Amino acid sequence: MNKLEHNKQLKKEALFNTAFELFMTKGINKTTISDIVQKAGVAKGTFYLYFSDKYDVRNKLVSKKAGELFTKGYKELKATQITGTEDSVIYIIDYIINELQQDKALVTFIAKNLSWGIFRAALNTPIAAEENGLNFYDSFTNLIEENGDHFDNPEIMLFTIVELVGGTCHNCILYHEPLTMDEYKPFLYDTIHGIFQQHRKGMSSQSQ
Amino acid sequence: MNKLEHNKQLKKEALFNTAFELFMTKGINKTTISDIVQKAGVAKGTFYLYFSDKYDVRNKLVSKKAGELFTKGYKELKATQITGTEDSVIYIIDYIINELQQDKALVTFIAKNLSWGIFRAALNTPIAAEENGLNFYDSFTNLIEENGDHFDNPEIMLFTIVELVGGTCHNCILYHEPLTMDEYKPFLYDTIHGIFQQHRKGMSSQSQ
Amino acid sequence: MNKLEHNKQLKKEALFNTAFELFMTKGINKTTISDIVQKAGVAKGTFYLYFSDKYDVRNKLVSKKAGELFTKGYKELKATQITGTEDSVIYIIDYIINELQQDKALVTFIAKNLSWGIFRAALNTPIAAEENGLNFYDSFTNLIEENGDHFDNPEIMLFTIVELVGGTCHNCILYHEPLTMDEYKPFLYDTIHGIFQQHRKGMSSQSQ
Amino acid sequence: MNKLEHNKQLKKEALFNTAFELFMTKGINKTTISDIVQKAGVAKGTFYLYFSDKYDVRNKLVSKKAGELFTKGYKELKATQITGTEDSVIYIIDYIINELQQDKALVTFIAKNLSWGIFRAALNTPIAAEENGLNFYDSFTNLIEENGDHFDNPEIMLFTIVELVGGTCHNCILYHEPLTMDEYKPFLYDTIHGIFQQHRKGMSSQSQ
DNA sequence: AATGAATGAGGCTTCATTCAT
DNA sequence: TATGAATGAAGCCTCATTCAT
Repeated sequence: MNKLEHNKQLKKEALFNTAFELFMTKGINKTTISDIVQKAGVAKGTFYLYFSDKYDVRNKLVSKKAGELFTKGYKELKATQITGTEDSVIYIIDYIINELQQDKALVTFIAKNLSWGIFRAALNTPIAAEENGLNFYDSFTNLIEENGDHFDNPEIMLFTIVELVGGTCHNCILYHEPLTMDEYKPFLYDTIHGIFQQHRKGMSSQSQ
Repeated sequence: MNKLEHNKQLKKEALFNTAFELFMTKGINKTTISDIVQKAGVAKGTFYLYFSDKYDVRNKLVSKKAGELFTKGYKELKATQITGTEDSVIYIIDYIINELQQDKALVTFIAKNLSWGIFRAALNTPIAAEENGLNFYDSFTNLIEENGDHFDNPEIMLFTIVELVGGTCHNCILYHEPLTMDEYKPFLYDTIHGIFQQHRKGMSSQSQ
Repeated sequence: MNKLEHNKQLKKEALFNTAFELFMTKGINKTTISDIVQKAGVAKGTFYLYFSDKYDVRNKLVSKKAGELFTKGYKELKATQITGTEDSVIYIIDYIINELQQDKALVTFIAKNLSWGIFRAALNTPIAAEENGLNFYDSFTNLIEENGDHFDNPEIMLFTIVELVGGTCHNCILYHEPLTMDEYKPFLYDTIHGIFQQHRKGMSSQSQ
Repeated sequence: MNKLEHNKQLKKEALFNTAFELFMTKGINKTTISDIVQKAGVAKGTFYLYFSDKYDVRNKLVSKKAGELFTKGYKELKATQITGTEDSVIYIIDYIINELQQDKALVTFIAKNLSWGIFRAALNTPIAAEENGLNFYDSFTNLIEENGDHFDNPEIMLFTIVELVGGTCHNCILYHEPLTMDEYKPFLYDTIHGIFQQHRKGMSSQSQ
């Protein structure tokens, strides 16, 4: 029973991981369900016991992978002495960018499939078991409070930053256009500082 | 002769326009070449006389449509009294956003397929015949000069703005997440002003 | 289980036989995979479960059909009193020629697609289940030994005979050119006797 | 006019030669009419002014190429001191085999498409302009007479030799199966001598 | 729960042939 | 004569999905 339950989980995991691997190497469009089950070593029908189709797998993967990046970045941050909301956020961003630079396929995968909706789901994913179900968004809020900061619209600020980072990184990492990621970083972080400034000043007064 | 050449052009146009229409309504993945030729009223083989496959059509369309948006925005700007680099740029962005709000399919189409590479091609497309081959990037440079402005890295500034606008609009227009486009606009334009400031101050000193 | 496996075999057989029938009547070039599956009463995809393309079927068929001819000829021989290597070989050849005269399509099919490589594969095919896996080439060797014959290069002799018979029969049976099969037979068999003589004398001495 | 006529001939020649080149390199099945006209530098419609389809070109080519081989072999023979029917025939065969060994594509092309019918047409082609329209078959007959030889059925003898050589060479040159061409030559020529013997003795008595 | 043989709709692409110029 | 754009039938092959075991 336990073993059975365990076996079930194993198959699902195998499908999940194999799908990710193939999505990374061949792209989603060119990855077939046959490819996935064959590489995972399960029967075709089994796929349909766990997923409805390959886009189902994709969505779950995007969310998971984006969440993992944040989790890792957050853990790294905690291992440093860094304080201050801006520095912390930039530290995490920098960490994620460095990770992505080493995995171009992941950039495409996330960039092409990450909507703010899925993204927010990722932000709400518990960061790690040992953190008592703390998620990234909560920790972001904590960070602000700990540092005595105040932003009128922290979510909008985050949204702005995330979209800016996402779009620019995609181009710089994949195409080195208009400049390489390393060349662009100083400009990017400067722009992010500017966005923090903007939201500290309080946009709410003029937003209506 | 002339007639023959003209007829050829007509067929190509028909395919081009029909493909766009179908990409908008059904999406690229679900649009087949059969769909395109049938709706365009030409034979299947004719498609292959002008395009290598549907992705070929897509790339040409993305570039063309993005270029058209800028051209239209630029023309509208010229019909106003607006001066000043920032105001002009924001006017064009606002114009484009308004256009896109009325054509959600176009948002998806452009957002999913626009890399900075294709984008720059669009920027280099002549704005309009009557403007003597002036393209958007030139006119942007002119604008800066006319207003006695100076930016150390105008292209990087533009890149930053374009990616920011692209990513945020995509979410706001399509998903109203985390807020609607109209709600987000003030924040967006404020951020853009910030980016102008940043580049006016001169980032080049710290960019190495 | 058994039933499943059996069903699988049935489908494959159906495809195999149908393909042969169509190759015979329409020729390979004009036989389409659609034709085959339709006539065999299976789905198109099923074809690809068992064969990679129609040339795959062809190769397997040529080998099989050539093997069958030899097997039948050999069995007929065993039912006679004939002894002697030459007489036995000529008996089998005569039997095969008579068969082929009644199936011109088979002549074309085999003649156009039979290389010595495929042919040798056919010769190595077990003649019949009840013969304990004896194949034609073995039985040819046995025949020689039983009759106390000796040939320095039996394989080369066989090769020469087979190519001679193949080429001449093809023309005589299909085109009656330069004479009919029946007219040519005496010449052919005389030539074959000559080839036996040649190899009995021992060519190996002069072959270098 | 003359020029026009000449131009016409040029186009036809271009198509003819280009087709041959492509048949050799890509095979007939994979050579399209588009390929031919494109490489020949003429319009598609022009092809149909001179040939009915690609098989029309093929037949004309096979006959021409086979004829050329004989013509060249015959000319070479004339440049030697060789006399005697057998030696002469074997000289020509040896010459042709050597030529074919250097052009494997030509082996396939001729072997797959040469029926005795087309072949005889080739044999009847005038050997060379300067020989007063003498063709190979005539010269073969002359050869026999000059040497005071007598064969009851010279055509059948030639047929037997041609088919034997054709089939065996095909395998030996292309697949080196069951041995290489050079290894097989002594056996082949010995067999040919045997065939001459057979027909010298007079088969006619037993052929009815 | 797991299998994997079978399905067949539907996509892509090629290419011989025509015909108006 | 020569052209080459246009045709559209026809072939190949894939692959998501089902279902009997």
